[in-house]
Amino acid sequence: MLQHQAPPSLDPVFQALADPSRRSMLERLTLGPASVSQLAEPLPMTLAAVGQHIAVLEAAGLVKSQKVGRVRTCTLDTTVLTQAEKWINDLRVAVERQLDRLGVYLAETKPADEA
Amino acid sequence: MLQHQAPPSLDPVFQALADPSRRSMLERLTLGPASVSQLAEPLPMTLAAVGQHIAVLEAAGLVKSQKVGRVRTCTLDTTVLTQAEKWINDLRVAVERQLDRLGVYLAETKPADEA
DNA sequence: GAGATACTAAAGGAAATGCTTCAGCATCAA
DNA sequence: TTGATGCTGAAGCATTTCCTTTAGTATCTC
Repeated sequence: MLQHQAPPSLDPVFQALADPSRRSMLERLTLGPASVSQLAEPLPMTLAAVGQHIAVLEAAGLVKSQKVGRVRTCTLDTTVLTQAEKWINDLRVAVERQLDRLGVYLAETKPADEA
Repeated sequence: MLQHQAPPSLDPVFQALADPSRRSMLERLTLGPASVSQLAEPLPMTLAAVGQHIAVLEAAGLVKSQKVGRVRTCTLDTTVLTQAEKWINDLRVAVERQLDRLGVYLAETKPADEA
């Protein structure tokens, strides 16, 4: 059966992005794939905690990983990242349109007013 | 790159965006300013709960509000929204650059289609 | 095989989150 | 003034989050 994607929730994505440790892990992954230990190295917490953060990131769809031997290698997946970006962008654009309409309305209602 | 201002944390912004009720409130606010009651109207929760959500949105800087008489009117503020969007975009662009470099590396290392 | 390495699972605890109810306080309308 | 409206503060409660420690398992190195 074809895997048809149901619209993935933005909840776990924004939730995952809300943590500074997880964001720094994502930033690290922009340099290239990394193991759990490598992701843990700069962080002031145990390896177990980092493993749990990775689970959160994977559940959100932000990170993929595969284990080869005893090393789990993580990579970024930008799919849901793009969806989150689009949600924010849509919202921002909608606000700006609303403000434009307000501006037009004010200009038409109260024309040629000197400040 | 100028950094004209103390960096406001993205933590509370993404945290605020992680809740579907709060995201729906933000979407409502793209239509124009709204009172607490108006924001609460479509939501299956008490007015008090909505008030708490608004406090979260305001603490994150996503919403501004002012009280006139007994009515608090909320509006969207896109400043931090833009910053969150930029963080995501920067990350995504960095990943794509990384993947490009990887592609170049593979092309140079293992030239073309011969084994 | 012995020991080091790289995780991973489980349990637990402090704090945060997302609600509720109840009570109260201004404000507006009649 | 009486009463309805719009919100707000406080307390409480169930759940989730973020971390710890402990105790593993699987893998690599020697």
